[in-house]
Amino acid sequence: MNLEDIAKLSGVSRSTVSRVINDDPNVRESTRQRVQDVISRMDFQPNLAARTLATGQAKVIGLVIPMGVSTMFTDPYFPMLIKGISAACNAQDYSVMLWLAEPEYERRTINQILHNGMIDGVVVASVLMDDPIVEALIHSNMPFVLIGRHPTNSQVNYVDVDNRTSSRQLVEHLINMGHRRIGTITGAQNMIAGSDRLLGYMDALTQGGIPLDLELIASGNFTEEGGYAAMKRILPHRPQAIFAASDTMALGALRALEEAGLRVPTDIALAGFDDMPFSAHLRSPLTTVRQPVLETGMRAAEALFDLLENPAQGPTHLLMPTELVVRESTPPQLQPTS
Amino acid sequence: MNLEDIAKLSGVSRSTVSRVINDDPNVRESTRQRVQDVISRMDFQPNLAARTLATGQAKVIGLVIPMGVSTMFTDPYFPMLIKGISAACNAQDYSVMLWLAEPEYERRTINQILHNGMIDGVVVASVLMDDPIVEALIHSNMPFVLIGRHPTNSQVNYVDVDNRTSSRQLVEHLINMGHRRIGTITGAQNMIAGSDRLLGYMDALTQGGIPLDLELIASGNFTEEGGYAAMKRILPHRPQAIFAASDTMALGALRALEEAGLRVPTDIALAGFDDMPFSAHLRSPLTTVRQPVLETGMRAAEALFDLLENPAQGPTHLLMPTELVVRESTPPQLQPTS
DNA sequence: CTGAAAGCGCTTACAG
DNA sequence: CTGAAAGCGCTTACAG
Repeated sequence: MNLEDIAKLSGVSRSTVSRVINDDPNVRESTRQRVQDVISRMDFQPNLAARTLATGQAKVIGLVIPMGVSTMFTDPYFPMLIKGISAACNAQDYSVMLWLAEPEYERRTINQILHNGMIDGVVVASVLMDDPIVEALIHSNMPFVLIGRHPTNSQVNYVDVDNRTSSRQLVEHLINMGHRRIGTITGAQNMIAGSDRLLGYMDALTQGGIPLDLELIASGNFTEEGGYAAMKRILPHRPQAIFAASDTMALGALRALEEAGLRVPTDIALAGFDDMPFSAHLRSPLTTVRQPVLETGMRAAEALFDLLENPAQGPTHLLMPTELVVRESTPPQLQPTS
Repeated sequence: MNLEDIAKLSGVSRSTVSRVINDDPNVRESTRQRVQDVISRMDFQPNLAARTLATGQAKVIGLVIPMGVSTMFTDPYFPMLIKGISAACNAQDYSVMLWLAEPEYERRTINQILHNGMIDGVVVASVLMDDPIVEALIHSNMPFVLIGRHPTNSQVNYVDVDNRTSSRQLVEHLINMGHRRIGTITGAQNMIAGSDRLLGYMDALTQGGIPLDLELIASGNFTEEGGYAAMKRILPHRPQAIFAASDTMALGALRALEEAGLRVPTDIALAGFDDMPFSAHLRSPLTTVRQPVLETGMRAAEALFDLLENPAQGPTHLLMPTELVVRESTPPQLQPTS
C-alpha cells in the first residue's frame, strides 16, 4: 500500500495524495475529504524511509547515552530522563533512536550518528568532559544539545541544573546547622556534574570561612560501592557531616556508617543530591537537592526541536531550577561543636 | 557526499561502490582496495534512508515499553533491559528505536510501529494482558517478540522468566523455614508477571497443605506505595511471613512494618522478587528471586534477529533461569508456630 | 568483474 | 486546484 494505491482508489494523482497528507492548503476541500477517507479506511501510513529521503527530514532525534560510567545507568535518573525526552517527542510527532554508546563501539557510533541520514539531531546525556562523541558533534554540522553544560565551549547548546550553586546551598545549610568538619563524597571528576558539585562544596566552605581539609574529601565515582569506600576513607578523620554528591553514594555511605556503628543523624549528619525515590524512605530521610529530571529531558528535546526549525539562533543555555529538600538526616546541632 | 561522489573519486561506477560497501564477492581485489580507500578517507557512510527504501531492510528494531504502569519505569529493571537489548543490537549492527507508549497516543503509536517502514521488527516489554499493541502486532505481519509470555496465544514469540515456578520455590522456602501464615503482596493482576507470581504462591501453599487465606493476599500493583498499603491491609491478620511479588513492593512493606514497630526478620519474615541493587543492602538483606534481566533483553533482541533472518521458523518460547537468593530476611523459625 | 538502468515510495517545483 | 516529471541515494537484476 503506497501513495499510488491511495491515488488510484480516490481517483486523483499521487501528488494530490501527498498534498493531503502534508496538509497543503492548495487542495479543494471536497478532494481532500475524499482522499482523507480512503487514507483512513486503508489505515495508510506513508513510508518514512521514502519520506526522509525525499525531504531530508527524518522526524527522528537520536538520544546518546555514553556508557563509560555504565554502573550509573541503573539509577532512576536515566529512565526519568528518557521519559521526559520521549514525552516531548510524542507531543511533536518525533521518534527517538537510542544509542547506549559503549566505549568499544565509539568510533562506529559516532559515524552512525553523524551520517546515517536517519536522524535530524541528537541529544547527548550524562556527558564526560572531553567526550569524543561531543567533540565529533562539535566539528560536524549535526544539530545537538547536551544534557549537562559543556566545560569550555560556550557555543554548545545545553540544558543543565546549576549543580554548583545548589551544592553550595546544600553545604551552607550544613554549616547553618552548626557543622564545621564537613566532608564530601565526590562524583566522578571527569564528569561535569561531579566537578561542579565539588566546586559548590568548596564555595560554601570558603565563604563560611572554613579551611579546606583534603582528608575530608574522597571520590565515590557516583556509585553505591564508591560511596561506601569513600565513607570508610573519610571516617577516621571524624567528620560531623557528609555531603555526598549523589543520593546513590549517600546510600553507600550509610552502609559504611552502619557498619561502623554510627547513626544518622545522631552521630553524623548526611546529605545527598538528586532526591531519588528511595531517599525519602530511608530510616533517616535524606536531606538532598531535588532536580527536575523529567523536565530536563523534555526541555532538552524541545531545545533541539527549536534548533531544527531555526538553525540560525544563538546557543541555548538553559539551567533548570533545583530545590533544597531538608529532611531528618541533617538536624540542627544543639551544642555547637568546634 | 554520496555513492556517486565516491564512484567518481575512485574511477568506478556507482554500482561497484555499492558492491564494495555490501561485501559483494564479485569485485576485483584491486578495485575493492581502491574504493575502500576512498571510502575510509572520506569517512563515508551510506545514507540509511535510501538504503532502507531500496532494500526494504532498515537494520533497526523498535523497542516498545507500554507506559500504562508508568511508575514502574524508574525501577532499575528497565534500564537493565534496555542495556541488554542495546548490547545485542550493537553486536549485530542494528539500531534501536524507542517508544514509551503512553496510553493517550496508543492508536498513533500502533500505526507508527506497524507501517512506518523504518523498523524491521519490534520487541515489546512489560506486557499487560490484552495489550492493544500486542493485539495489533498479532494481526499484522510485523515480526515481534514479547518480553513476558503471552497468556493465551502460543504462536507468539517470547522470552520470559519462569515467574510461576520461581515464586513457588520461594514460598516453599518460606514454608521450609517453618512458616504457615504466609501472606503475599501481589503485582498488578493485569500483568502476566503479576498473575504468574500469584499462581506460584498458590501452588506452594496447595502443595504444602496450607489452606488459602484471602485476608493474607493484597495487591501492591508493583509499586512501593502499593506495597506499603497492601502491607497495612494484611498486617491485622497476623502473617508470619510475606512474599512480596517485587523487591520494590517489599520496600514499601518494610516501611509499613517499621511504622507498626515490627522488625524483620525477628517479628516477621519478608521476601521479594527481582533482586534489585538495593535489596542486598537493606538493614535485613532481602531474600528474593534473581532474574537475569540484562540477558533477557539480549535474548529477546537475538530472538528477533533470528526471526528476521528466518521468518518461517516456529515460535520461540524462551524461559530464562532464575535463582533463589536466600538472605537474612527469612531465617529459620526456631520454635514452630501454629 | 563491471556498468547502465530500473526501481524503492515519497516530495515538490513547474506548467497549466 | 491538479498532474506529469524529476529527484532524493541507494540496490540489484540484466547484459556484457
